[in-house]
Amino acid sequence: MNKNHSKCPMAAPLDETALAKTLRAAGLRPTRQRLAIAALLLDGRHRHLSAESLSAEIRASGVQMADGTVYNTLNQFTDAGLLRRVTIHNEHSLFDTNVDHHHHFYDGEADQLFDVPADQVVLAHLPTAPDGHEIQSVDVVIHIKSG
Amino acid sequence: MNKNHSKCPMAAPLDETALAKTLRAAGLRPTRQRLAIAALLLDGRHRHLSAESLSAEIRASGVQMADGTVYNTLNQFTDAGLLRRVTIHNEHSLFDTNVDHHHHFYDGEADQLFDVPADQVVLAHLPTAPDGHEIQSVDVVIHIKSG
DNA sequence: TTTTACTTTAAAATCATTCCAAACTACTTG
DNA sequence: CAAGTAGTTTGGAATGATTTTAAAGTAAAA
Repeated sequence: MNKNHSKCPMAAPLDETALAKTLRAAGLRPTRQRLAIAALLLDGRHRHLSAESLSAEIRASGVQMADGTVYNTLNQFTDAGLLRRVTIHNEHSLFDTNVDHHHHFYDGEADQLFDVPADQVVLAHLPTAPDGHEIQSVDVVIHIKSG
Repeated sequence: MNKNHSKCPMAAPLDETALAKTLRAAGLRPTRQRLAIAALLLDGRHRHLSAESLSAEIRASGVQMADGTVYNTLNQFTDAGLLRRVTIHNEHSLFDTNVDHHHHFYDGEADQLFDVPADQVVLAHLPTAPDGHEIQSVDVVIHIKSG
């Protein structure tokens, strides 16, 4: 598909039909609003963002959109597996555009989240799930501080 | 002042001076409210609770306390290391009376949290912290589902 | 005791998020 | 292409956990 080999923060050459296809595959109609958000988030770059920051970014790009739509869309994208929800705060949600298996550093002082490639965390042993249950996923958050 | 004829069935024979000492050691005045909460939470048992459930428990025990005090106290106890905050939801906070190093199972279907002894999770390898930072703690949440 | 600093209280304020009914729009069918 | 209909967006109101406020209360110091 459309691979971005560069790490430069540049507008990715996303063509709308590709995004529309992605949305359709996720069972979502490619509406103007969803396409706008998809164009910002689904360009292959890895980012962490809040509903609020996305909202600001959308507004900054000259598009107007109801806050409720931003929240709905983020939730729909997450349910569809296009985004991943990361729970660090209880104040607000963070979304990760990297849906591959990986973990996180969290710097509480700066309130910043960084990805940790999955292969840099080796879980040598996990407990068996309680009776009648199975393990669904394992989240590792490494809290860091300056020092 | 000193009435030790407890009406409620308690598991541990907590004497008030011991609790007061604990609070003082944490830099907190042993007020009536803090002692009441300490008596409920700092008895050595391991529990997970929300501000709301604690509030209900306090009320059920016949003590009246402002919600704000419950929140303040939970935060103060957490800052003092008497409790540990566990972030699973972004909706509300959970507090863990077990402050020893350990991890968690989280059953999203039942919205239940279980402790996992630290030695049942072996982290064979961790990444080095980003430049100028050091690792503070590592939280592992194992999401489980029935199946 | 008197003073001072810290606490509690109840209510109001916050703030992220969800809900709602009405207006709108993408897709389908005729 | 024309309606129909099902899914979407909107803006504002509603929610709900948590924080803040100013006033009243209480513990420790002097």
